[in-house]
Amino acid sequence: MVEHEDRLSRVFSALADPTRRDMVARLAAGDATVSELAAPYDVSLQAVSKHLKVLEDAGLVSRSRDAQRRPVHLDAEVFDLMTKWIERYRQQAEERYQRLDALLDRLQGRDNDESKDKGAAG
Amino acid sequence: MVEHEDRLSRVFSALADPTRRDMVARLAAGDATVSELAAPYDVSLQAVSKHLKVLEDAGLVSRSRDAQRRPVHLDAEVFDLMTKWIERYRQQAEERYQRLDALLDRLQGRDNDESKDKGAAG
DNA sequence: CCGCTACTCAACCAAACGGTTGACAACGCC
DNA sequence: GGCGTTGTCAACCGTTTGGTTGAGTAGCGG
Repeated sequence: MVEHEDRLSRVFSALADPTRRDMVARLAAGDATVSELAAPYDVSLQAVSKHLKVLEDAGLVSRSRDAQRRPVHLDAEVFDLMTKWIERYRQQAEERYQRLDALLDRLQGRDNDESKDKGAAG
Repeated sequence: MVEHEDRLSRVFSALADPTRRDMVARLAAGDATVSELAAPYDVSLQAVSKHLKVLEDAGLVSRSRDAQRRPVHLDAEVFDLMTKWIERYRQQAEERYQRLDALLDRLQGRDNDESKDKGAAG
């Protein structure tokens, strides 16, 4: 897998880690510096810095500069990319399910003579 | 990380792979067997089988039995889990953004005397 | 300018991931 | 009952990931 081929993969991959998800959750409440973000976790600052790089590469956060500090900001737009992907296939799956449901209804309506007797088959 | 600690991590992680996302996309159109799913990809059947295990462990698909075949079915409910997580923090981030926006508006309204003259500072 | 604070870069390591091949289990069919 | 089909399990392998430590950079404050 040479590298992550597309944005969507990077986003999903970034959010697959509970620490990173927690960071995103906290950043939703407001920007924070690297040390502030690192505080609650029992890992080195370098590890947190790496996590932030992953989030940044995924386009989920951006970092600016304030003296020595690097305030981290959540870019919520990328969420749309995921939501769209998810919704698309969920809807498709649901529609299919409903069509199947409707079909079963019709079959039952048409052949309810048989279904009454042998409906438990399969 | 020993193992994936929670469901959400497994789901995001499962969808971080483009092949698995493609499988989900195709399964949204209808159930399929392992070989059917494997056909378009240039990997072994075993690799596809592994991918399906990942999707199954994440609760994204379920597998039944039909003779030698193992039809794979998409379980779209898990999508809700993701959507809820995403929407929660996106909304939070957006609300924060709007509050900030409103605050800036108010500040501008109050001090527009100064901002007219020295607004280009920085 | 020196030192402290805040953070990043580089090298390294163990574990997990995605792929392979080989063996084998489950089932329908002749 | 043996054979082909369909799929899984196991062992192995190279790359990626998430963590570590050590060194270095950037900027403020005395």
